[in-house]
Amino acid sequence: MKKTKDLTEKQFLSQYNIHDFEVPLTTVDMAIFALIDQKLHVLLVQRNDYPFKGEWALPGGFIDLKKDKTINDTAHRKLLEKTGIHSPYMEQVQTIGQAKRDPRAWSVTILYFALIDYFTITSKGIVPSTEQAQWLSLEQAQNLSLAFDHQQLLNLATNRLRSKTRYTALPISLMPEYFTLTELQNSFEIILGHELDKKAFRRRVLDAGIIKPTDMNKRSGKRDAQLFCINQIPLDFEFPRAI
Amino acid sequence: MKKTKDLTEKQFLSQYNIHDFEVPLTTVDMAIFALIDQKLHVLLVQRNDYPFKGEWALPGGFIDLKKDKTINDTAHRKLLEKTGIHSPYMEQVQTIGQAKRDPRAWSVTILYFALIDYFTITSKGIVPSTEQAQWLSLEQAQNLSLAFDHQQLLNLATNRLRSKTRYTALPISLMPEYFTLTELQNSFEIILGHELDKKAFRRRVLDAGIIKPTDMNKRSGKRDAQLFCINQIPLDFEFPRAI
DNA sequence: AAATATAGTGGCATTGTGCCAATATATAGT
DNA sequence: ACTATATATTGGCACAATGCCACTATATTT
Repeated sequence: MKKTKDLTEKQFLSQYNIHDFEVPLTTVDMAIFALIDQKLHVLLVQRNDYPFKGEWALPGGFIDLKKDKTINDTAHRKLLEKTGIHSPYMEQVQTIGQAKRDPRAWSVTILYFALIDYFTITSKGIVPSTEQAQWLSLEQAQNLSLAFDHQQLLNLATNRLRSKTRYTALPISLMPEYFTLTELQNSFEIILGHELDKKAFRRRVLDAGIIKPTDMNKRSGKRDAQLFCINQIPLDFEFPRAI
Repeated sequence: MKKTKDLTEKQFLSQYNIHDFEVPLTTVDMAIFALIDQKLHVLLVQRNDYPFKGEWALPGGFIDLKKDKTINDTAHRKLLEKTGIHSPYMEQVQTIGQAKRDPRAWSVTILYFALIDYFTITSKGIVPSTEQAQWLSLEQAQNLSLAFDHQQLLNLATNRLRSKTRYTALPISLMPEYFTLTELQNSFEIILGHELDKKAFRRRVLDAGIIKPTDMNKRSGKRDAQLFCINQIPLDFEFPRAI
């Protein structure tokens, strides 16, 4: 390659070959969360190929330079492949790049997490994939030995979810279309790992206007409970104080 | 490349060539902030090479697969090259990956921001670099046309800084070793873009225990002011409420 | 009709911040 | 030395959001 100072930009670009330099592998990995049986679950796959063939891992893979215009596209594509869901709540967590995290090469992965309502995908039926995908409770997943550094990635995603649950309305994305306040509070409690005061919780979410009441009730054995649904709120909504 | 199912992991790895797949370019870019003359400044460089030769850009560049063990190493290396500082406050902001952000190829950049005290580097003297580096006020920088999508990156970094200044003690990293409470409040005000109440600010930072008093005073023309210094605080410290 | 379980509310305490004014201490001018 | 002035520092109450806990309401079960 000639010295760039002797070239025009056009000449430079025509001669540029990215293989002239060593570049890292770049992937996208996802922690997809859902609530199943009153527990936080995460979707894992069993790897079809080396490295870590047969081991459990977060779903993910390479950016498809043809199909994907952005890395968000990559993340959405992966999510669609595994769950059949187009537009869940999704957020970039962090990017990990290390020389030795992948035995093949210097490797960078962009970690996302997504929150979905489990029943919207069971009603659609999970789209089958080449890899065996399975929902595992967070507890189970954390006691497994995951591929690559995915144990660490899962922890990063879980911590982000727990942390933001303290001052945002994130868990709403794990709820079905209609839900009761007790059910919503339950979701917060499951994620946070401790109980919340009923009165304070209701005041908080109702005063914030993040959900709106419907005229429907849910009969659940004992006294009926009013059903609520999500209100249109800004994506960056935050409560004035953390729980 | 053979089907992996016929190979052992060792055979697979020995045959694996990352050039068999198209991979994106991967870079690290940095927004390095400092306070100069009561204004927030950012360090920009003039690019030596195509693309965008001669234009202003955030400092950054490719991961050096030989030197860098992690992308944080890459970020630290870039910062050291430009400022001579080893361990400032530094934080990953976001990763942007788009097909067209770089005319050469599909490109991913991991954006960091760093906060430094301007006088610690002027006292050391900025290490000269191959590229022309210069401190510009944020206002100046935002009125320039920056290379690539660096205008957007700068905005992302600035927004993160402003946002976290509302509920963390980030601006402390912009202060010299010893400082007065008024000086610290000033830094917060400059970043936030509006004035704060003196009493409330002092109560907030003192009750939080993020700084500690010294027995030294600063004489500044009128009444002396007590000097404070940074206290050891957890990296993830947050105030219970935002300003 | 009473027991029970779950839904939903009343009301005060506590905490952290907003607001504004008062007090304290250095310098500068006379 | 005395006063004006600017900046540092503190006092004190209002306000907003949450913690706490007991109380009321309504459905099912017995």
